[in-house]
Amino acid sequence: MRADAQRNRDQIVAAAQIHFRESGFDVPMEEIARGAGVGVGTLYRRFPDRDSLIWATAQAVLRDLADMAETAWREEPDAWAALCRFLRGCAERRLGALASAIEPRLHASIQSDPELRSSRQTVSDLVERMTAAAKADGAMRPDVSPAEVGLLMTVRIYTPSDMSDDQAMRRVVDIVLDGLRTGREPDPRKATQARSGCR
Amino acid sequence: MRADAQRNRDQIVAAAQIHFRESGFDVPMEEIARGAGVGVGTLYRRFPDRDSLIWATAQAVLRDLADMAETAWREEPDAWAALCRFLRGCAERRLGALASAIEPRLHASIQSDPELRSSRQTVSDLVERMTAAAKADGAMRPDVSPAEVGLLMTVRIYTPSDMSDDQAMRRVVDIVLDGLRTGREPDPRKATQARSGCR
Amino acid sequence: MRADAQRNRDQIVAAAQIHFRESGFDVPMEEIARGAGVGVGTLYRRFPDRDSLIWATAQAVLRDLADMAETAWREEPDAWAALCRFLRGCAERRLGALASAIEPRLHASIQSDPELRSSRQTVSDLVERMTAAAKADGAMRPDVSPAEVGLLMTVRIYTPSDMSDDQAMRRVVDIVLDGLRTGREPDPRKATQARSGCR
Amino acid sequence: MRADAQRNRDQIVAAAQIHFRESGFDVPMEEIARGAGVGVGTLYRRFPDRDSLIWATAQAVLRDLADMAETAWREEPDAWAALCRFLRGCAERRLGALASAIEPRLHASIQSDPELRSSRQTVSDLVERMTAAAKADGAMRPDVSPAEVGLLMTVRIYTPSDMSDDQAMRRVVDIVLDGLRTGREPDPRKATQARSGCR
DNA sequence: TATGAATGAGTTTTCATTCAT
DNA sequence: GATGAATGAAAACTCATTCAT
Repeated sequence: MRADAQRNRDQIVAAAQIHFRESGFDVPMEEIARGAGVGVGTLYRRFPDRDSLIWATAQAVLRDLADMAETAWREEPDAWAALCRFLRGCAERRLGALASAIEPRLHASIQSDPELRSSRQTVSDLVERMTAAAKADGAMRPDVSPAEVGLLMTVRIYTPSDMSDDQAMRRVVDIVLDGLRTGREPDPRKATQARSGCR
Repeated sequence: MRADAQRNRDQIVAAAQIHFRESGFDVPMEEIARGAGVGVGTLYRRFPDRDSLIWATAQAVLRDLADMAETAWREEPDAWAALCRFLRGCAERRLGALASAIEPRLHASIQSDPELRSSRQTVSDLVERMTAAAKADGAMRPDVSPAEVGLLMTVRIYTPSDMSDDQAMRRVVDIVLDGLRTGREPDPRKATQARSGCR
Repeated sequence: MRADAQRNRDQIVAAAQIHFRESGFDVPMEEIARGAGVGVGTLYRRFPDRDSLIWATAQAVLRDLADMAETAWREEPDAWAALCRFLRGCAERRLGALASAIEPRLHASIQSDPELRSSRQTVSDLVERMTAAAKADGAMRPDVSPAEVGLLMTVRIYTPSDMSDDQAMRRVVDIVLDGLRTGREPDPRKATQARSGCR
Repeated sequence: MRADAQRNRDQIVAAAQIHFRESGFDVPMEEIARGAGVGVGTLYRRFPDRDSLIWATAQAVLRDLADMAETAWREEPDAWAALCRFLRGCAERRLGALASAIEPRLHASIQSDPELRSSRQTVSDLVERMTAAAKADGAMRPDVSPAEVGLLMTVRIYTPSDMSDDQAMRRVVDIVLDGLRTGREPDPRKATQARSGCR
């Protein structure tokens, strides 16, 4: 039954991630439970209160984020491309919404949790490395600090209903990335993918 | 006695704006009433339910936003400068937070309210005008649409506790504005105001 | 409406006293509210949680107990008679049940609350005075300390269903009082009232 | 494997006795199971519901009580001494707490269970015999009925935290026993054991 | 057979909204 | 008109009991 339990736990965290994103961190626990296909009791067995569930969600997201940063750094041909991929990944994950929601609730424990600490460290190390390398390559403006890149990781926008949230985020991140680059193509072609082609 | 009533109303809207910003749109009505120095009963006399209070808040903010846009357009020496001032004003007002919170609740009525409609129209007209003029002036990249500027109006970030929220927002908007500009200074000097100096 | 509210508050405390006595300190809050003829919300407005209601009950009981002790001391012809009346009053109020229930929950705050402190002081002063005087009169055994009388204040028993709880308590207290007296009637007549005639 | 099962059962009843005494009869089943070193499932295999566990606890206590009464009657030199020992034994076992808790829950079945019936019978027979003999010996007041002794079996008190529960109970029982005796030493010496020395 | 995971009914608690004063 | 008390529906949370492993 260990296998079952683990599967349930995973489903709960997955459902929580979805519901938190869709309906905010105040969604009824029962809805999350329903989304995970379990009873409330099961949810509460694993996560004694709402905060601990938010916590688990945050861990999952941060872990995933750290992975993503490492992959980007490893796979992309240069630092600037890695940074682009990383910031787009942050946007896709709606990092800003998560961070804003978590901070006021879990302030105290955020610093102390070793798991979280480690993921954060990984991420901030890589941001620093990517930033430095991209500047050294001459691809990125030298007057933007890693702390500022940290801010950009959490950019959010309001998406009007006649647009897809993902698409809107992508456009905004592209503009932001353009704000970070040094050169500017002599003839910037129209369109998202053109503008954000990282090299 | 009419004066009293009006003063109450204004205090309530002011308190609501503060509380909505600080604690989200789910803050207990009683807290808002306390913040306004009135009883809940009085609050409900003016605003029959939470939505109508959010509504009033939105109107106030939008009206203020439209004023701000007009002033920028009127007072700034060129379109690009006006656009900069306008987007910075949006950021200062945390427009993104307001919009995100209002939309899901008031979706239906948002289109129909004439007051809101008018402010929205003013704003979007001015955005279009500023964008077109800035492009014509050669100050702004031609491949960014007014709709994209609309997205940028609602940019939000998560501010870590070791930084002022206002300062962080300013930095991010500066980077965004840099993403919108055509030329890039050959030697961008360090510092926020230098980078984003609108001219 | 202050009058209404006060009446409601009193009714709630009264209902709580009854329900706590009848069904223990775990009775559903809703039942207490129903007993008081109010909604749960009203109950929670006055008493934010169960403990604060228990607390209020304890205050009421202790205040009443202090009054009772003072009345006994003032009205009875001698100290022994006052002590008898006092201990019977404690038994009638089921002081033991109350004390046992309150202690584990409210341990911390019990010492600090000034209201409670004052009633306790009144009671323990009077117990000491009654004990000393009754011994001086030769009515009470000299080898029983005030602290031991304090224990006797909280005597409880289990009453089988074929007997009235009050009657059973009275019999037991009579026996206890006999254990405290010095002399013994040469010819103790049968029956409760005979045995416990205080002089 | 039968031995295992029996050991489990015994551990559960033992743990139940402890937890019921410490935390009342509402203590979570899981806690009892943990105290017994088994899973809840095992507990429920032996005792289909909470009542049946209370039941088993009651049986164990009553059996033990009957043994104790018989031993006292057999070993003590006279009836009064036996009664003293018996009532002290009841106090030590906190019979009052057990009885109060069991009665409201198991009312219906209490009369019918043959095992319980038999222990009860043994006890009440012995109480009657001890009472009659002690009166005949002139050691006990003739105006106290066996039913009243039955009440005294369940005496409980609230023990303030600066005193041992056992010690407090002993003092109270001593006073009660003094209330039952005929003669009174002309010069009652101080101290618990002196006062209650049964002979 | 032992285990502990899952379930869901029952309680507690909160708060938007109504209403008596 | 203002006030804050009352209400009750909704959400959080607990735990007895069942059941899959």
